[in-house]
Amino acid sequence: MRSVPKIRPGRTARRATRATASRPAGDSETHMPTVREIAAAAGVSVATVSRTLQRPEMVSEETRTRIHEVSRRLGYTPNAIARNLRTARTQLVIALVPDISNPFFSEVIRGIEQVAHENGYSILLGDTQGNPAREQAYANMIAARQADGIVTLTPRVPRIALRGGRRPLVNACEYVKDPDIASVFIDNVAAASNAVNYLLALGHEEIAYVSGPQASPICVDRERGYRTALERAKTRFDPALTAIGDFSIESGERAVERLLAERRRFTALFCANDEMAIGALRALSGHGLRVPEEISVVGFDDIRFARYAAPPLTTVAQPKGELGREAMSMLIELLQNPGVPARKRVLAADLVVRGSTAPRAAGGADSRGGSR
Amino acid sequence: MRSVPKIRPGRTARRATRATASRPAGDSETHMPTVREIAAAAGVSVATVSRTLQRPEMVSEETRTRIHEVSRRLGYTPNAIARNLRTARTQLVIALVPDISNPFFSEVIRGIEQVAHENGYSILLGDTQGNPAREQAYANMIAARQADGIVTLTPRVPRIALRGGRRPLVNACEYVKDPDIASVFIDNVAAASNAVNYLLALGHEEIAYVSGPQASPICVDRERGYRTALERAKTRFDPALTAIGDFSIESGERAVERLLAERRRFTALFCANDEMAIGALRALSGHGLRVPEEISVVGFDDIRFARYAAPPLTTVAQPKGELGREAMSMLIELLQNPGVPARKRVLAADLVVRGSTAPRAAGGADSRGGSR
DNA sequence: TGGTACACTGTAATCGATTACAGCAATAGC
DNA sequence: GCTATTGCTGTAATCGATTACAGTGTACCA
Repeated sequence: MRSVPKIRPGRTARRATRATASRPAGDSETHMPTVREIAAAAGVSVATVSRTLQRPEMVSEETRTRIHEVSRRLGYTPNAIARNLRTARTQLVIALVPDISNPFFSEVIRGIEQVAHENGYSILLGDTQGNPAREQAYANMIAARQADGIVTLTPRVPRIALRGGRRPLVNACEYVKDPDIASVFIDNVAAASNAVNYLLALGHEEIAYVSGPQASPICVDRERGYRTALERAKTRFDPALTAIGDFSIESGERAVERLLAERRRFTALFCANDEMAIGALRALSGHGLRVPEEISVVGFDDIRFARYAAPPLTTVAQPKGELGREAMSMLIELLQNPGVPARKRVLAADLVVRGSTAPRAAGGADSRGGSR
Repeated sequence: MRSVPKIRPGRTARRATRATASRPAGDSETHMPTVREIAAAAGVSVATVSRTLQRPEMVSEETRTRIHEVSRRLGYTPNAIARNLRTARTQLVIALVPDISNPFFSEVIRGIEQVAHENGYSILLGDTQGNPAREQAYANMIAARQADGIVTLTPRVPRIALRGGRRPLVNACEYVKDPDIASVFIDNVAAASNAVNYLLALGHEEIAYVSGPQASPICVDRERGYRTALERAKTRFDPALTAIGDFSIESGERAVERLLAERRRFTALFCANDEMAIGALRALSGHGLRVPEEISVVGFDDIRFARYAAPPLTTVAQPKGELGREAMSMLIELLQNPGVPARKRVLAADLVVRGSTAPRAAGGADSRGGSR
């Protein structure tokens, strides 16, 4: 409680301890000092050095400043690996993504990174390129204690080999049924249904759908939303109006090419993500079909480029940053308190109306009505 | 050399060693087995267990299979932290980027990840959000031995505190003058100059320039390339035709708005990256200026969305994946052989001509000639 | 004056692997 | 038959921190 520390004469004398203390001087260039050497140089024990860094309040101010000074002079940085070994935590978290160059994922990652950073964690990037073996390899790093936890943005959730209730895993974006797995996601059925309702409200009746890979649960959900909306509006669902892509721009382009080649009639197009929608825009304009005058297009995700498409894309805005932040928060909660049950958290996704949608034209244009 | 192992009777008997061997059974659910327990269960020493995993050829086939079997049964995964501490390597490499959601960076990262993975390294993502303090914080992880090396995609190269010649750092994309720092980059002067020459060859004379942040060396180089090309063509360089952005889509849009508001005359526009070019396209079309009929636009980088812009963007294609791969290869070389001198490697960047550029219109349209 | 609490500090065990060194049999070489 | 080599294995030191436990000296209280 006193603010003036007592003077303790015997302490300041530098006394060298034990054998490990000194090193040959010529070595100094390549050498990283350890806690032992700092302790020796400051005339204290390793415990005291460690404590000045971990719990300064336990060390007298005098000793503390001396140790700080010595550390600075010798350029001491505690070895994180040694600390990790002792404390059994790495402050590392794996972010598992199918493809980092997809802007949707990279924005979710940014959210993850943000919360991670605020809490002293770093992100280990696991770009799996859709390869299940690589997903598993990254997951195994948890068992090897190379990382503390994992956030997956992939549809498959890898087995993570950790005994006991511990399962430091959060799934983001993709809904995972297993109640033991924490996840954050949007209601894809409702969001898709919402988007299609909007098209129906604009008077569209033939609404085509460009789906993502069928293996992905979110695609199943979005398709269900699409069908639900049609059914509720008593509009016929025509399987021939669905084309399957793989979420890439090119696949969206090809999907529309296919629909047009088959001479399907539609005045609106709902795409399971923005990149395919952007590909679709290109294919449509390539065939002389004007958007939105002849065909309305709706995407999904609201990536940064969506508003700069021509025309600006109407799309379902996923809260990308929030998905990442929330997922990371949940993971931190799991890490700090392994007992807590896995939570499921649903975030809102709103339709953002831009220039790629318009009321159905009076004449009822369709894909056969192209100007060329 | 014999393929049939001798039978050594005394060996197969399981003999428990020391005290650490067994654990209470009730603990088994939460417990991760260690090398000690595997050794005890297999009736061998820890050295032998470690060797079966690290250098199988040193261990007899009989012992080996036994240990493998025990490991599998008990679900043994070696603790990577302990290994890292002992071997003083983490097999982790930091990738320092200003912004992961920028598609240019994420594609370079993908290249890095690829080579890293092939060589048994993982990537620690350092998204700095342009914050020098965070750059430094990530760099300090090298000193703390949390990572083995670092690839920077940022203009500033952080000090990394490691004694001795060791400097496990490679800079990618941004040219760094310091000859002690390895880097991979394109010749930005030549590439920019090339792009502007192309515009000149199309007959353009008033060529505006949207620059990135002046602090970035690559921007300085691209601007120099722009000026060099103009000078060589005996075309006047007009400082009023340069607008400064920050590489974001929005800043490109604003830059063009500014040029138009100032009623600058230009028939072509060179942008320091694709995102700003995409913003520029939007601003131009917003003012009723047609691209490429009235104004030609050239970007830089060739990100994935460039070819899907409206019109498809003519741009300087950087070899993004190759930049990343080469940078990572150089880093691995540095890590394996700390003695090698830092190399500078220049990759080629080619102009990709798409729909956003055309010969100067006969009438000599300029920004005042807009249709509204 | 003796006892208790408090504020610091030191000793040594520990985390879980890797690996230098040594030991021991069986074989090879002479 | 004696030494050298080879093949396999074990003992124990080591990497560099953290931290439980055990002092030690001073202050405070009765």
